[in-house]
Order: sequence, then structure tokens, then C-alpha cells
Amino acid sequence: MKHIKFYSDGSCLGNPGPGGYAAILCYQSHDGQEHEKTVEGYQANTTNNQMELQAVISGLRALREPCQIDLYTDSNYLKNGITSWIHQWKRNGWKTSNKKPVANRDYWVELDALARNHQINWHWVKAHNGHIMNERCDEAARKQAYLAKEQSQA
Amino acid sequence: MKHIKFYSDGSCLGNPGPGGYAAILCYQSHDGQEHEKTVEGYQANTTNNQMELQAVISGLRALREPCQIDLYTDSNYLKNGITSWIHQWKRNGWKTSNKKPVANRDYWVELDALARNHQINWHWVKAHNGHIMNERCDEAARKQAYLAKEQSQA
RNA sequence: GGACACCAACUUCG
DNA sequence: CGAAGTTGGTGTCC
Repeated sequence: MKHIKFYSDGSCLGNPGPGGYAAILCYQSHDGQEHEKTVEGYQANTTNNQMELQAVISGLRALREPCQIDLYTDSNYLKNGITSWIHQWKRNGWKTSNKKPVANRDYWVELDALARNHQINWHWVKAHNGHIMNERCDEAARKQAYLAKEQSQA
Repeated sequence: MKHIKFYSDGSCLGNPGPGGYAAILCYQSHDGQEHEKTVEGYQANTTNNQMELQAVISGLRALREPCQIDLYTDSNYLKNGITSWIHQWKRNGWKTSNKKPVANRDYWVELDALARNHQINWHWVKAHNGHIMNERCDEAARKQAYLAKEQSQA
């Protein structure tokens, strides 16, 4: 299996508001060369957490084969959601611990389906704390968010 | 009641670092003459916001009777803090909206006690935007900050 | 009650 | 260009 380092981040101006996301995927080909692929996009009206989810969903969609992935996010919501909370949600009909419907259910379902094809190690990194790749994702996602803002003003 | 125009500003080299503050108080005596009083000072290690608070505290301390004051500051932090946020802080045990302890609590408590003796109209003015008196305060406060720096180097 | 993130605003500086 | 001092708010979960 290819081993991939997968960095992701989302941004949302105003929250809710125009948002963007970015994922950077790094891997080595057979001859030992480093490769890097960036996946990014934006949405006119969204939330910070939706963009964090979308970043990973879009990155995983770009993979054509099962991979072993080290995935880095600064979102506790995202990491805990997919590694822990989701098991309970599937069991209890997608209810929060306060019995309210889980938000962003569609995103979680799609993320779960995509993640199933790979072996993912989830890593949480603190935002704006000197992690170079996380900061690159942050900048790319923010740039996309500003694109979304311009589009919606035009 | 005496009517006073009260201009204040703070400065802090490095932030945190050596800082200074200045308040300029203008009023008319009975015979219609204009008077002006400047209060200033410095501190070896402080923050920009502490100096903004200290400027007003020191100016108010200089008053010997209750006055009607038009007070001008360029600090949104200062104006919103004393006119709006402080009510919630007193109610909830001085917690920030993120549940962390409010910073500079001692300054806020003293400012609140002093302000209570007067009738103050708070005005926010944009910094470095041509307001003559605000710029005079700015220069005086900066001068004090450099004094603090010299002292700490000596 | 806790945690993470996303923003908004002002100021102070380097 | 960069960071720090500070606050308010929302998105989300346990």
C-alpha cells in the first residue's frame, strides 16, 4: 500500500459564511521521489466544521487505490467525530447525547464510506503552532474562502 | 459640574514591554479661560491594553470633584470593556465569553470605581486619523514609553 | 461543565 | 511583510 501523509484544513469567513478547504497529500513513488498533490475548493455559504470535513472528503476522493494514511487535522471535532463519536451515532439513529439530530450527517456518512477504503491514522495538531504543512493548508483554505467571498459578491 | 474634555492614549514598545500613557484634560474656568492638564507616566513591563486603561485611571484620579466628561480613546477594548462587557463580568465572576478569567481585572475594577464618581460620555476615535488631541496623547505616551525603556536599560 | 476550531473588531508593536 | 494584547461571537461535540 502507498503510504500517504495527508494534511487538511478548512476556513470560513464569518462562520457561517463563505468558506474554503484544502488538503495536501504527500507520497513517495517507487523510485523514491517525493510527490505532492493539492486538492482545494470553496463554497458560498457554509461553516467552519463543514469545511474541515470537506477537506478530508475531497482529499480521499482523489485516491485511486487503498492507501495507508497519516492524516493531520487541527479539528478536534473532525478527529473525535470520525474515530469515536460516529460509532454511537450509527447505533442510535444519529442522535446527539442531548437527543438532537447530529449535524452534518451527510458529510459524516460520506467521510465514513471513503475512509473505509483506507487505513488511516488520525493525528491532531494544534493550529497556528509552527506545523509547516498545517499552515500551508490553512493559507490555501483561507485563499479559497476569499475566492468564495468574491464570487458571491460578483 | 465642570465639563471636561478628556483625551487618553497608551503605548507599549514590543507589547509586552516598557510602556507609557498620557491623558490630557481640558476645561474652562468660571471666567471662560481654557485650562489644560496633562497626566502621564510609564511602567517597565506592561501591555498596550494596560497602558490604555492606566491612562484613564490616572486622569480620573487627578479630578477633585465629580465632573461631566467627554472622554476620547482609540481603544475599542477600553470603551467596550467599561461601557458594555463589565456588566456581564460582574455578574458571572469575571469570566470571558470563552470561560477564561478576564485579563487586567484589577485595572477594570479601579476604573469602574473611579468612573462612578463622574458622568462620562465615552467616544471612540480612530487612531492616527488626524484627531489633533489624540495624536498629542499618542506622542506623549510614546515618549513616556521610551523613558521606561531607558530606565530599564540603565 | 469541558474541548477544538472558525471568525469579527480595536489597539500596540517589530 | 510579521506577532502580541484583548474582547465578542458561532460551529460542533462530549
